[in-house]
Amino acid sequence: MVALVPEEQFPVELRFFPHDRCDRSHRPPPSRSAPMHELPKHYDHASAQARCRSLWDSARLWHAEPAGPGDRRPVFSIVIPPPNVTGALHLGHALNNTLQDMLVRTRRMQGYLTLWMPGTDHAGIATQAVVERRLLEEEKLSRHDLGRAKLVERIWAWKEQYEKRILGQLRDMGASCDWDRVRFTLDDQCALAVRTAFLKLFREKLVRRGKRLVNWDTFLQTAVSDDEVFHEEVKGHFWHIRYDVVDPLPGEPTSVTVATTRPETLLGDTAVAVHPDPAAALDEAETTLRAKRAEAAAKDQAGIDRELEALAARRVEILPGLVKLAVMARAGRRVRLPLLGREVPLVADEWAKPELGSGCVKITPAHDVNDYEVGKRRNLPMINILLPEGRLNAEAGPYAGLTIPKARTKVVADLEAAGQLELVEDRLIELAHSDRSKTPIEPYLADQWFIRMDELAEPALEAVRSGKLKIVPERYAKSYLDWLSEKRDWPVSRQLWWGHRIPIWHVGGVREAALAAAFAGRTSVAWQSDGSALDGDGRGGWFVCTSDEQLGVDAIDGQPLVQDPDVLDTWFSSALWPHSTLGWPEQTPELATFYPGSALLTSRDIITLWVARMVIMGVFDTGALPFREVYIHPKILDRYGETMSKSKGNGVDPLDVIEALGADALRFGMTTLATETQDVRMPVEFQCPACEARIEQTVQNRIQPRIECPKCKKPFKTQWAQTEADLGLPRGPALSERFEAGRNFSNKLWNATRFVLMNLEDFQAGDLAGAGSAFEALEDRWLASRLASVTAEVNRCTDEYRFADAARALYAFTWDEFCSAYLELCKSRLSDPAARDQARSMLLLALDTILRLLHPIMPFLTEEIWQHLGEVAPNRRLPWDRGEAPAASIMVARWPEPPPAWVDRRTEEQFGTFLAVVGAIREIRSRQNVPPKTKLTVQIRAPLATADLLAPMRGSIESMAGASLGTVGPDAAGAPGAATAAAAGCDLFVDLADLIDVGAEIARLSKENEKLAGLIAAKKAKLGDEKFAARAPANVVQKEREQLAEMEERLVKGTAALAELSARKPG
RNA sequence: GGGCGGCUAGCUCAGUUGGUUAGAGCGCUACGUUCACACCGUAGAGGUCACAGGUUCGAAUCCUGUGCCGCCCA
Repeated sequence: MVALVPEEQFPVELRFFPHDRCDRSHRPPPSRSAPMHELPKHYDHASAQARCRSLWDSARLWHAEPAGPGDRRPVFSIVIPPPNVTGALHLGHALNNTLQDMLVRTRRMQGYLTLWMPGTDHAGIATQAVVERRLLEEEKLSRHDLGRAKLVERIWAWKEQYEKRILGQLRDMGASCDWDRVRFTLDDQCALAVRTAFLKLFREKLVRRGKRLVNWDTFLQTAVSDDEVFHEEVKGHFWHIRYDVVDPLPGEPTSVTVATTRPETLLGDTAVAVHPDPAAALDEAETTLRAKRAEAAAKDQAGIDRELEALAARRVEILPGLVKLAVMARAGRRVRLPLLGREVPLVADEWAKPELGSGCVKITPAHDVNDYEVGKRRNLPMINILLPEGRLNAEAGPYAGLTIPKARTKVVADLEAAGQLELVEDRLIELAHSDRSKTPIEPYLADQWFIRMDELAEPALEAVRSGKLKIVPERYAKSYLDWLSEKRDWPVSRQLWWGHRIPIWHVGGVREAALAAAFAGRTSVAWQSDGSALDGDGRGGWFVCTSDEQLGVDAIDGQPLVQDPDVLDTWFSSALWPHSTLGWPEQTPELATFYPGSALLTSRDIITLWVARMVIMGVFDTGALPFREVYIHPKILDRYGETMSKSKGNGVDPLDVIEALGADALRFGMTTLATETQDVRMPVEFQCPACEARIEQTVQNRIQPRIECPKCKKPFKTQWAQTEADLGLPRGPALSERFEAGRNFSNKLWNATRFVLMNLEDFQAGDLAGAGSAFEALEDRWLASRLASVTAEVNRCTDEYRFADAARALYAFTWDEFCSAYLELCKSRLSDPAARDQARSMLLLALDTILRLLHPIMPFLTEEIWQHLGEVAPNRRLPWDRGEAPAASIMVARWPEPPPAWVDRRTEEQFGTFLAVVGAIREIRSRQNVPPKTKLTVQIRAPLATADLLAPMRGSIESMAGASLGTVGPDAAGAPGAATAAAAGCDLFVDLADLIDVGAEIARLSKENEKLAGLIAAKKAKLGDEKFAARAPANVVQKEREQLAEMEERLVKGTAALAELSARKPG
């Protein structure tokens, strides 16, 4: 192992996350004593990964210190989107972190002072729900049985376990985060930032208290956010209930009927609504329907006609009553609630739809989103009938204490008995369920803390509008701007125990002077009235906020201070992540150097939840944007277009890929996936553990506990295995063929290295291409030119977040140009003593450069090879190394900077001609089924200029095409009936004498001539079109003419060849 | 209901400002284990660029509409 630094300076110790995956132990790094030319035929990713990790870790090459005085390096700094400690990392994380690491490694090699801040997120409800569920399953305990402190303790234990696992996974992927700076959104440093930011908001009157309808999970007893709710159709009923009108006048309806799927909510009704102008509403509904009918397909018209008829019937049957009710509503009339006998007003509101049901609707503002809006518009009382655990409260009168299902049964029975129930319909109902507990959601009115967004959103909007903050791809800026422009207040209370406790205490019946006295001299405390009126003595209720961990005062004037039981929305601490991780509110050197960050890489589903809020809070806390650019990468879906998830069983575990194919294969696959599109599909396959056969993952087999391999007939288990019999089977990992290209590519480069190293024995490398005139051979000039072009291309792609393009460019260059062309050409040069050293030096230059360019994508493979190069050619000097020895680790090697003068268009063109000629000879061989070992004799008719170009490549053509060249020049000609091919303006003749399959050759030529004739006809038509000649740019017309001439010439030759062949054909 | 994206070879995806005889990887077919690599080499087959209109000398590319799939917000 290469010693990078004295051991005493950076003690080698596995201080980070020893591998926690007991089922997949990594082999210890074997010693590197074997001679270089005896490298194994396959790249061994497992041992290389172990070796590289310990090399990087022992020298802490990923670590960044704030800039010292005189440090003029540009800074590149990003924060990881902290993964949830809920569970292990999935493929989406693998993509996200691969791309970040690629950027970070590139910038580090380019000489930036580079920091990648790692860490994890406490993920509020998600984590608490997971731990609570386990508690219930394993110990049959609820969180209330355990109590707040004990539950939180359990969750911390969970966090420790998963944080370790997650960070271990990141390291397995090769992420070069600064592992000395790992943060957690709930650690002390982040907590201080959260309290400080909250106090600042509180002081600036940006925190307010208010009611809000929340999605209440009665099982977990917490509000859940909208994105933690899923909708599912369930069988239910539609109950039609009669409410009697209080003191009806003659001619007035004596009752109204309302329908509901939740009859127990009538206990919380505070009104019945009717449309203010039912006739107009019906007219509008009819207009809409007629418009729809006019555009509808014939098959849909009948259905619309039926709806129109029903509407017409309503005008007769229901409208008169509704019109009267609307008048009564305006007169302030009332109806009587069944069962409770409470009188509630009849109100006029557009929410009541005359075209639906009875045209009237009951209003339960505290338990329905739409009714809540009506309640706010009509100033209705809001009666909460629910206790947090899902039982009815005292407002429900005789039903108090019942659970919702029981209350529903009893309410229905009582309505029936009272004769108020008119009709019960069966119906499928879209019911909201909590994603966490899978139980139905109850809309529930609760006191919440909100953050006012109107002022806060403005700078965040401006940043994107003005271009100071760039979002890539640009289209995502729209959803960011749309969402922020609404400036909806942010509800930050969560009725959870796991999270940052809201730093607000409440105290009642206290004078402000008493508060001022109690907190005299404390700058970290602020208070404001709770909104209640002061009594005669100036006493009232107050909210007190502090950034200190505790308020430190139990009572004021004998009145106790009570802390808000809720915690903050997880996104609140996430919003501070870019600056809290660097030490804010302290003005640390880290903050000074690394904030604002350079970029943020994340996926689109959290643009609003997270990105927008980071911008808001970053600006609010520090006055500066948290980053300059946001790159949004695609989402990975399975072959059916579904998002991958463990609960569906359609995911791919990145560790499976790492184990089977290597971390570099995973990373290469991920990088080629990162195009500008919004989703990418990844077909998933199981791999049979016995025979390694691949079994396509389908909707059916992905939920089976065991699968039988169709090839070897042996069964294997999946993630669903439960029974002992299944659990005993070997596991079949889920992989995807999309990672194989990366594995194959690793091996290709590995073997190219073997070839180079084999030939490097006793080679004194020294300055490679340092003199400038070193590239004498055409292929050397060509390769140098390509190296320069490819480097420029990779740089461009990296700057523009075109990750896939960068990976593709490197893949194509390495495989097709370096391996297939250059390496092959070198084979003959290496046995020529005169050319040998030049070839070796060029091979070394190219391989070294490829390694560096590829390192950010495939760090392990390139490091492993780098170390081998370091042993065989420690004295090599690349032009951009400025005379220094190559770095001890490629991770900190200098990024290639080939001089632009290396780019040589003419040479690339010339080389292209050469490759085309080789290709044409191979084509003849292939279509004539000439065995590879049989030498072909080839005549090439070429213009003088081309012949001159080809002259130095004569030997190369012969060796690469397995041919011997005859005449090359304008006068070359083939024997009658020779096989022919055209390439790069040359005609090739291969006289195969009796070898030739004349019939096959005739068939091929006929087909090709036919195709040519077609193309020529099309071209002629185009050129004959006067409009084309007149309006197309001259260069385009010129190009078309040239193409036509070239095709015609080819056709003439082809026709002649065909005639000759036909004459030769026996019979 | 509003917004965004996708539809190109059997599969997964590229395709810059319109100038194309539409590309890659995998898969498929044929041939091949000469000495870096069968996780390989050489060659080949395979496409009405979802559909319908329009703009243009010229459209996979620009515009309008339709269909299907997906996501986000209500």
